[in-house]
Amino acid sequence: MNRPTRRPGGRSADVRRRVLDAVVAQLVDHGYDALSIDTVAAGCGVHRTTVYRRWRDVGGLLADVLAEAAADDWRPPDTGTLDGDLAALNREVFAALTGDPPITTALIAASFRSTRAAEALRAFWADRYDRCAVIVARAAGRSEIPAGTDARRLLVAATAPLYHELVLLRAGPDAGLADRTAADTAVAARAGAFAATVVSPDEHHGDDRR
Amino acid sequence: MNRPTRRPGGRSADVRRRVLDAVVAQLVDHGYDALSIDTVAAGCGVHRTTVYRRWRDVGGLLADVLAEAAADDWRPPDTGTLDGDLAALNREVFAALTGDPPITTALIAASFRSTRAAEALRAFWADRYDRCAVIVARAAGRSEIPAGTDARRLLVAATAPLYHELVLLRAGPDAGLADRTAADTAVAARAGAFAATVVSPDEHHGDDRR
DNA sequence: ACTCTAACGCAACATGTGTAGCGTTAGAGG
DNA sequence: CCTCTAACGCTACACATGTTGCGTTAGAGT
Repeated sequence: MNRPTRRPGGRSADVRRRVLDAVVAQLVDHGYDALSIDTVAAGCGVHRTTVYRRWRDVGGLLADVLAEAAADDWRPPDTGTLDGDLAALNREVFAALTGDPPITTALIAASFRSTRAAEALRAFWADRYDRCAVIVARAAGRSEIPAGTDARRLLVAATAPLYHELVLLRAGPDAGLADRTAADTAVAARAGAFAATVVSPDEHHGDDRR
Repeated sequence: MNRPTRRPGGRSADVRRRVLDAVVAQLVDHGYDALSIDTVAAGCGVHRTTVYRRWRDVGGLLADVLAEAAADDWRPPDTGTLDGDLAALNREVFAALTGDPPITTALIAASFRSTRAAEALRAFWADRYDRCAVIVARAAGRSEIPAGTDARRLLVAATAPLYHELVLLRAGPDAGLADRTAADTAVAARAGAFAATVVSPDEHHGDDRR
């Protein structure tokens, strides 16, 4: 993600730590609107030009923060039922999207200004959805849903309404939203929705970007 | 939406027309990134200061454009079946989100920079979803789906995956996406998802924010 | 036709954002 | 310990963005 540091020793690493910490601190304390290269640099004693050179813009900073956040050991919830798993997952998404300070929303906003932030966020979500595929596999293993159910399609159906309502439609946070959407999706899956169209036994996620 | 013009006559109206036309022209010709107060003003012979005073920022300009666009006579498709209506609707959404120039995406991006654009977009979508409620009503009238199906919830379920995949996840435009999502949603609705829950006013699960 | 003033045009200013040149410093490699 | 240079700090600049004060103009009201 970040430019390969040819000299990763003490100083450069220290600068990176201080800058990224300052980004999060700034985000938490003063919100996204107050986030700029200058405020971050001033907030951690690193010079403006250094930050500009290494991260280029605010999107670059958030992309780096996101790249760090993506390398965690998060695993999807395992409650024993599809309904339970989706509901628990959706509650996490809901919490992230309505949390204060709105870090997730800030990252989404940044992704519209910086292609680097956009790519980092895309990669982050791709990884998360891949990890969540086991939820669908487990449900199929328990014969809750038909075999051959398209995991990604089901997971997007379960989570997309949350993003849509909270981020794009900007509806007020409705406490039941996460659970309702999860339940609707589970009903759909049991009724045979999200059936993978037969292409070939070994599915490859061919992702052509325009 | 826009500030009430105390003097709506010839000159002010003419300025507004020229500015809004220039916004669309700029958007079509050079894309969203090239859209700024200065380029718009220069592109239509109106002075910078005038545009700044009346619209404040780019978000204000797009909000005004959007307010005009919302006052049209658009009606949701009527194909005779729920599947057909949702598929036709989703194809429209798909076309809007993948269209070039990416006007819709530009408006969404602007909504993260300007509260006025955000509010205009929210109002626009609220109106569109209201108009689409007849799709659900017709389906219920034909007994395709249970009476008491929550129209908005169904419509969001049908369209949200498109916005999620194309706008947030930035997946490549998949030709079958619109139809598949519409079909999945129709299956869900027939299976009894989106049932409006009769909820007592004081039933809220404490939303857990971390 | 006359008046009054909202809205406009203009110049000058203030600030925010990003870049370029150049000397300095610290850490990687011997 | 010594050298070499990537990365840093600093100054100065270039440009974009947004504001202020003031004179001018056109159209709404009578």
